[in-house]
Amino acid sequence: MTPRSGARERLLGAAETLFADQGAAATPVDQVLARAGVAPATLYAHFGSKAGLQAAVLDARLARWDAAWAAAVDAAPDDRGRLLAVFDALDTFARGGAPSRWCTFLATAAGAPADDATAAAAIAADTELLRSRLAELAGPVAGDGAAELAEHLLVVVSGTLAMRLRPGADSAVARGRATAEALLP
Amino acid sequence: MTPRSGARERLLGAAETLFADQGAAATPVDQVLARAGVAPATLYAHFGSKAGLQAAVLDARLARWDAAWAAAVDAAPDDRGRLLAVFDALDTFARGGAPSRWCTFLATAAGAPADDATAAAAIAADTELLRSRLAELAGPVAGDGAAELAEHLLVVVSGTLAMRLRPGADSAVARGRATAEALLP
DNA sequence: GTCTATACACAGATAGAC
DNA sequence: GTCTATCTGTGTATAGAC
Repeated sequence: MTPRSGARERLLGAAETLFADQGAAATPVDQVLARAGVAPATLYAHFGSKAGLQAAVLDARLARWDAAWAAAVDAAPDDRGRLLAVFDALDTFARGGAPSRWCTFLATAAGAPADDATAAAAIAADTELLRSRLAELAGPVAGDGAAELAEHLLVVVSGTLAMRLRPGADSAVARGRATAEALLP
Repeated sequence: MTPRSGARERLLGAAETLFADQGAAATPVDQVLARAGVAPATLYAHFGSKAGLQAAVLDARLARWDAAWAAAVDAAPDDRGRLLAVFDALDTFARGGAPSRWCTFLATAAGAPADDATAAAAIAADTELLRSRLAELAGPVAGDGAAELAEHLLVVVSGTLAMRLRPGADSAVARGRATAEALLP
């Protein structure tokens, strides 16, 4: 909340941008340090390791995604719009906050070994947020079928994110939304 | 085709398994060499670099995926089954051929910089295969709506693969198939 | 808390003999 | 074509002064 409070905030900001842009594994610590204007020892004093920094970045990012999605839901005019607002949020999140090529959490899971605890916790938290909020928003739209519809939409949202890795990434969200609409009752 | 023909084949086999399992970026060359029982210079004589080996692995893998999917289509009893056979193939491909955590081609795209030519070519080839064959198989099922249905299924297949990175990976294919079925006319 | 300078490990790739 | 041995760059992390 404090825009320029110190080395810690600058490190988090620099790391979020660079990790999202190039992937955490492909981003050397030196690059984060240079962008933040901070010395190596300062990073290790605050976060202990590169993995610790990465975990802190993921925490911050999930909170921002949560807020951006909630705002998109609030801005929607009706029940159907609220359920589809996740696509509005996908569209605006990259612009408004942190740039990302596809999805920070899936990318973390994809780039880490299957048994990495930090990555597993991050993807689990993201998945739980998606699943629970989609189920909640599906209620007014699908009634008894809400849970099933939410599961389908989780697949479609994940697919929309993955489509950003394929050619035609720019239209991924629009196509994902069209698929979601075809699933609504 | 020849099970044990030489260092080149052993290198390809070892690399395909290890890359699929841990990700290419996270797999040291030394590990491939150890598994293949080959000396470093031999790898570089055949493939020029780690990237060259990676490209050769991707080529081989796309050919095998193509064949596995075609076989699943042939085994299906009717038009609807042929269109959904992609999920059968996803299920069996990992068991029968090369293990993979989610999808070799998406993983390559996710792990490489956005402007990496090798990765872009690999994901483009995979996407083109998916898109064209889904459109072809959708014809008898959806008629005029075949192109649109194929686009939706491409999102769902990509989502199914991405779901393998989330908790509950074991049921990803079953859930993806259910979503696909909900989209069929 | 923050800096400069450096230790330590490992990865990718090559030289040259057989 | 394949081997043994090795070079070189780079990356993470730390020691010790301010």
